[in-house]
Formats: sequence, C-alpha cells, structure tokens
Amino acid sequence: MKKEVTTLKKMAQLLDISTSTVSRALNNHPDISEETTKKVKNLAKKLHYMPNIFAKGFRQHKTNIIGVIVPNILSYFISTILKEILLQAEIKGYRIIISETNNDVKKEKEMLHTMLQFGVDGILMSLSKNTVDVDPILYALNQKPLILFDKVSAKVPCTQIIINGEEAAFNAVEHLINIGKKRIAILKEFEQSYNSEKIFQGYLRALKTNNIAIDEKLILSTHDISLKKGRRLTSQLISLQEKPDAIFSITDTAAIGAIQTLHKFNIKIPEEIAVVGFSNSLNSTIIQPKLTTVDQPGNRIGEIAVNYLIKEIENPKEYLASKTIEIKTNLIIRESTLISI
Amino acid sequence: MKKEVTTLKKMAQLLDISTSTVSRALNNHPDISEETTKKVKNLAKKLHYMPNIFAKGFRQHKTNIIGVIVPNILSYFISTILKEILLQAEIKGYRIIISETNNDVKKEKEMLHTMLQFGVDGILMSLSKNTVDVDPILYALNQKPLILFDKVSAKVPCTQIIINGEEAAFNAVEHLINIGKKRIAILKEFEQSYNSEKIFQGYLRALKTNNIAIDEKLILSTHDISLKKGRRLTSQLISLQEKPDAIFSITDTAAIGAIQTLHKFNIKIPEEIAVVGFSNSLNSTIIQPKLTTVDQPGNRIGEIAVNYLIKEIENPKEYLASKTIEIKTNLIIRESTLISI
DNA sequence: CTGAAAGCGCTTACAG
DNA sequence: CTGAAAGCGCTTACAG
Repeated sequence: MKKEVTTLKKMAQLLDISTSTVSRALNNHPDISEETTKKVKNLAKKLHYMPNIFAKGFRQHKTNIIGVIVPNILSYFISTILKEILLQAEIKGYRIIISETNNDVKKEKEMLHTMLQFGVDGILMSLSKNTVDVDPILYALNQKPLILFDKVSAKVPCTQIIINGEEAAFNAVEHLINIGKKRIAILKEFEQSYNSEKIFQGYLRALKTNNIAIDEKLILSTHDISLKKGRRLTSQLISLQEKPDAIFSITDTAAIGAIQTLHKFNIKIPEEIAVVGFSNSLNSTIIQPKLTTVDQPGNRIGEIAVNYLIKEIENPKEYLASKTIEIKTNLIIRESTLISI
Repeated sequence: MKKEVTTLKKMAQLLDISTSTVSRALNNHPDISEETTKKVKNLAKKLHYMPNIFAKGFRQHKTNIIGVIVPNILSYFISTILKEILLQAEIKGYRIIISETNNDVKKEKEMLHTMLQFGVDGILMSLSKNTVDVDPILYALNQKPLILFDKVSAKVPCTQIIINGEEAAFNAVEHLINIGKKRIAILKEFEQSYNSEKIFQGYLRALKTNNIAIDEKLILSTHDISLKKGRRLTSQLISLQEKPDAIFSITDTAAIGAIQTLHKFNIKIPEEIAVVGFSNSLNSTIIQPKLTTVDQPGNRIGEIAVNYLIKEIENPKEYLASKTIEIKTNLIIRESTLISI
C-alpha cells in the first residue's frame, strides 16, 4: 500500500551530491549555486518530494501546529470563530488541532496536556464554563504561548480576546429604554460566568444611567441558559404581579424560548413585551418576529486570536505584555423591538 | 519561557541506567524488572515527563493524527459529524486536524497534500460539491487509509459512509402522498451532486410506485440551494398555472425559504401546500409551522467513519474491500405536513 | 534483566 | 560553493 517515499537522501544519491546540499537547495540557501538548486528542485518536483514534517519539526522544535480547545463545537458562534482560525492559520502555514471539552474540567485539563505532548507551537483556548482552577492553564502557559478567547479568566496572565459585553449590553438595554420600556428583565447565567457578568454589568449601568430602579424580581439567573430555560424563566416572569415590558436574554436561544412562551400566552411582541437576544445566531432571523440581537463578530475574534498567537510563537521575546483586546459588537434591530414611537 | 523539558536521557542519567531501559520501563516492556519499572515511572511522574510525540511518531512512522477535510464547518450537520469524530478519536488516542475547503477544488487538493505532508495516519473526507477530478484523492488513497463520508464519489475505491438518501426521500414523498398530496414539487441541486441525485431517485420512485405522473415543471434544480433560492424557486412554483400541493426540499434551509414565501402569499401550510425539508437542522423547530424533515444522524456517521478509519490504520492488510455503509435516517413529522385525514 | 548502538529524516555549525 | 558529521528524542534488534 504505502508508496516508496522520496527523502533527501534518495535524491542526494540520484544526483550524486550530499544530502546537506539537497536540503539547502530546497530551502533556498544562498550558498548553493543556482544550477544545483535548479537541478534539485526539478528532481524534487518530479518525484513529488514532500519533506517529512515530523523530522523537520522534531529537528527544529517547531511543529507548525496550533492547538485549539473549545467548549462546544456545535455552537454557531464558536464555529464562526473556528472557521476564521482555520483560514488564517492556513495562510500562515499552520495546521489546527481541535479539541472539545464539553465543559468538562477534567477533559479540559487532559486536552491541554495532550496538546503540549503533541508539541503544538501554541494554544488558543476558550474556557469551559465550569473552570475555576486555572492551574493547568498556567502550567501550559509556562511552556507555550497561549491565548484565551471568548470565555476567558482574569486569573490567567495572557493575551485575551473578548467582546465588549458590558458596552453591548448597555446599548441593548438603552435601546429598550429608548422605545419606551421601563421594566426590563434579564435572563442570565450564574455569577461564575465571566461573560454573563459583563453583560449584567452593562444592564445595570444602563438602568442606572437612565434612572430606572433595579427590580430583583426581573433578574433571573440559571446555570445552563437554554431554549427550555428561556421558556421556563419567561413563564415565571409573566406570572409576576407586575409583568416586565421587555426581556433581555444573554443568548439568542433563550430569547427564542422566551418568544415561544410569549406566543403561547398571546402576549404581543414587541408592544407588550419586547425581546432582545445576544449573538445574532442563524435562528434569530427564522423566529417570528425576527429577533433583535447583539451581533458578535466571531470571525474577528478568530482572526485576531490566531494572528496574535502566531506573533507570539514567532517572536517569543516580545510577548511579555498580556493585553486584553475587546472586539466591538453591533446591535441589530429587528421586529422583536420594532416600535414606531 | 520554555521550561526545561524532561527527556529519557535526563531520567537515565538521574537513575544511572541506560535510556533503553528507561524507554522500555515506560512502555511496560516485559523484560524490565518490576523494581526498575517502578523506579522509572516514579521519576517520570515526579518530573512530569511527557514523551516527545514527534520523536516517537517520527521513529515509528505513526503520528496518531487523523486529518479531516470538510467543505464547510458552519454547517450544523457537519458540526455534528465532527463532534463525534473528535469524541471517538479522543477515546482511541488520536488527535484530529481539521481543514475546510469551502467547496474550492484547488484548496481541497492542497489540503490533501498538506495532510499527507504532516504525516497523518489517515484521512476522513467529505468532498467539495465542485469536485469532479478525483485524481488527487486517488493519489492520497494510495498513500494512506482514506474514508469518504456524506459527500462521496463512486469513482474512489474506498470505504464510504453515507445516508440512505434514496430511501429517505422515498419515505418522505410517500408520507406526502399518504396525506393526500398529488402534485409534489422538489427543490434539488444540479445533477453532479451525488446526494441530491440519490434523493431525486427516491422522489421519482415514490411517485412511480404510487402511479403519480411526473411533472417536469415541479422539478427545480439549482447550483447552490440556499434560503434565498428556496424563496425564489417557491415563488416560481406558486405562479404556475397548476400549483403544487407539496414541496419537498433537499435541505431544511431551502424548505424554510419556501415556508417564508408561502407565508408571504398567505398560502396555508400544510393544507394548501405542505413542506418537507431534509436534515433536521436546529432551525426546523424554530420556523412556524415546525418543519417535517429527514433526520440524518450526524453522530452515527462520524462515529462509524472514524472507527472504520482507525481499523484501517491499525490493520493495514485487511482493508482491501471498499464497502459503502448506509446510515438509516428518520422522517420526523411536524406541523408542516400535519393534516388530519 | 540491561546496555551500546544504530537509525528514523531532517538541519546546521564547522571545515574546506 | 559543497560535504562530513553531529544531533534532535525516541525505539529496538542485537548482544551479553
């Protein structure tokens, strides 16, 4: 089955020169005469020579492989990020190894370990939502360049790429206020979720700035914010004495659950209750009414993350500074908040 | 930055034994005494020894990396497949390198090449829809185990994992006939699409079996079957003299486009026109009415594909037979065809 | 039960 | 301009 494979040595024998010369010729070493270089390259092409990347990587302590660890590959947002990481890495000559944690902390640790063992040149990582102990990450960071994106942690001193969640939420909530809403509920995750907390901060600031009192009954937290939870929490909200007049959900999925429940109870959207989601997923334009939501440019995140990482890989000296880069988001206004006033 | 890394040699020096012995101890070679083995393993643990996989792979001509090439990572169906591939590979001790072709034939060829160059142990591949020349694939197949899934080609003599598209379509169309539909339109891709053709065959067989004449006007083909195309083709259909009473789309996306257009023209679904999609995407339960569709178990495809590949990698002798494995699908009946009769 | 040595395919400092 | 040689970290056939 396996074909005879062309090596430097074989070509050297055929041309009756040394492997050193062949190697140098293929790498465009200036010392080698044009003639020899040409000769070697021609033969290489003829024999479909492919350098054995493992031998090369092994020799040079560089594999040109980047490890990517994400919680869940099924998320559209994450797929968007991955897509751009693949594209950019390709361009720069890197290959991507992907691992999924499914939010399992133990798996996350194992994967980090395996990545290092596979000799990746660097790691891009989005934390599992259950990660509290960052020691394994610090350990990895100590060995290879590592960048966190989307789900990050302030406890890890490395470059981090996130969206401007606080500001995004502020804008979304102000939009609701601008269309006349005053009792704005929020569906969020529990405190340990970094992203959720940022969004929550923006929510609070928007209310404060606009002199709207905070009503604890309108702040609902859950561990896993899903479609079903969106429905359940919404049922809870509309059974309140004083109903909300808007619902802001930190995910589109839960927002869609909210819309479904509002439909069920014949509550008019957006007149009685407006709904805003977060992430501009595909579903947000399929649901009726179309969902107002915050667009998070996954491609930008992926692009910046991988390019920073490659920079850190290729200039190991310089990356002492661990900056946090915030990517701008956009509020996309659709029918679920479209009120003519 | 980079920490001192523990190697066999270093441990050998510390224990004052040979690297051969250290290597064998770690690999549980039966020759080595229990005592030595224990001693070595303890030290290895203490120093966080991680074998250099590149040196190992390089030595053993095995990298434990599987290359996966897919057209588009954003597709939910493909993500489902990838998720299971990652999971199963992990269990079996393989790492996954992913590349995306975006249906670009030239990129597809390059990626195949790079995969080989990276020394993957085998390749899992779903063809781009524009692939006609399979020579690059035959070339790869000649070097390493390779399995095609979902988008396959009869021209490549290798194991192929597909869904039972013909049967699935047959069942879907019979379902439409059973609820009393007689003028069933189909939205499909042009002839070169293997999957689309299979589905079309099932459509034709269902009509024939039920003595329904084929009406060419109800058979619409397009190159890229998208939401927009779903809308456009549906507009076309409802402007026919004799309208269809059902639309069968080979993708959910186009089916959703169809539904949107039917809404626009106030056509009742399913009473006037029923709609069936294909793939049971997330959107299919978000759209109103919920879409009847064919569920393709991506996880099954991923699971079988990767396990067959690993089998072929590990028993290179046996895989002469290139079988085609069909995965059963399920028709999920929802509101878009729910008629009480 | 253990070790010395060769070798996987490549690169590169050194020598000429 | 070119070559001989060492070495990256590991495994394994051979020898004892």
